[in-house]
Amino acid sequence: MAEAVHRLIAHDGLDAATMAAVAREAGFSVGLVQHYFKSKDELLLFAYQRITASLLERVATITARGEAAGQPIRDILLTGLKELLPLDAARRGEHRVSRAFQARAMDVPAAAAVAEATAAMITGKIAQGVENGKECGEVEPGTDAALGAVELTALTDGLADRLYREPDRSVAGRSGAEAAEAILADRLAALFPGECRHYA
Amino acid sequence: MAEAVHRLIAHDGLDAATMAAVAREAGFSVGLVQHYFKSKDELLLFAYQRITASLLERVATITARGEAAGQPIRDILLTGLKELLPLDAARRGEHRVSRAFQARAMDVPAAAAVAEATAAMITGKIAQGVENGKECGEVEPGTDAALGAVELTALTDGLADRLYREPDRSVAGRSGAEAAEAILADRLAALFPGECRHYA
DNA sequence: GGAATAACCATACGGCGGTATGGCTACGAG
DNA sequence: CTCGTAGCCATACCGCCGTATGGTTATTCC
Repeated sequence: MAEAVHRLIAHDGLDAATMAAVAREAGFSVGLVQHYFKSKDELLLFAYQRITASLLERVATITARGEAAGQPIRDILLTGLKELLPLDAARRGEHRVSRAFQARAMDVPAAAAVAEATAAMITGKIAQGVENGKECGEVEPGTDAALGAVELTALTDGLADRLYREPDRSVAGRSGAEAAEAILADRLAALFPGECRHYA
Repeated sequence: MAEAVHRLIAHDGLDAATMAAVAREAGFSVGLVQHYFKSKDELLLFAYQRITASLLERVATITARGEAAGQPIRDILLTGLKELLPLDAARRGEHRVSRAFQARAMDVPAAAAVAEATAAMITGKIAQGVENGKECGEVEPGTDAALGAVELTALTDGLADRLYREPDRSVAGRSGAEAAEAILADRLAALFPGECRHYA
């Protein structure tokens, strides 16, 4: 059902996610949807939680793979952040859903809590990466991890918005996607100027 | 009327901006609203345009003042970008309205056009500032103005979101607002490392 | 086996939102 | 003067949406 919600929002916006539409899309009756969710709010909140959870999980898998391969933290973070950009149809849909819920979060406290928790999760992971970078030598000791993490998440968020809005607008010769990646890579390089001692 | 729409959205979200509510808030009858706007879409689009226009105008005024005072471009841009952050109640309301419409822009092409034009305006102004900075010596000649402008707008956007979401979350000892300003100032300082020749 | 609980459905209901309709005043142009 | 147009209003209409209701079929547990 949550997937039906996802599909509907990704395709026609939040307003298209009506009870009847969700039931139809999922192949169930309206009554069944009601059987599992007391109210529409509950359904939407559940769907939101599921979607963000699956996003976070996907990123976690990717970063875990990077760690296992012994990549520099800088590269792992870049891959993880790039995953958050709407670079293909699936992620464009995801971005649309995510933004729809973030807008909704401005009116619905429960949704705001999910949004906040998700954001905290991401910045937390990044800050952890920076701290780890200090220990292994990729990051200068004096670097403020929390501040850097906030900057990176904000930057990624903003780039994602722009990429969604104008996927084909090129910047300085580069495609939009390339420009976004270049900007992220540049900032990460600035934040992680060193090499990890373990592979020196 | 557009102001009524603004107030309603800022206070209770986009869904609260119904024809009846707008009429009531503006002190008119529903019929009058219909008299001026053929449809609700038209009303909302008009309100969106007005709101973004007034925002851009406000920023233009501020930057013009900075120019008149002979401030370095770096400082002018910082002031301008800070104006885009939801740092007080009024701007929090504005941000809410703006985000509501941006979400709507994902479904309504006309709204998307407004959003795109606004974004283009802002990045354009910043890119212009960077170019000017090259001429006056604040910016290194090799700097890519377009890329820097995209980065700054994306960063500001993301910081605005975060600031709205968690206005009281402090970062590394700083308040959220201070952290956002510090991040912006830092990036601007990196992009505009030099001093303007005219005041050397 | 049978009762209780869960899965599942069709449909009715009440409300509300956007739009349509018809009418009333005022006023400036011809 | 009067006619047309703009400003303005109350209300009716219709459709849609969330939810409530009452029921039927499975499943599970004593």
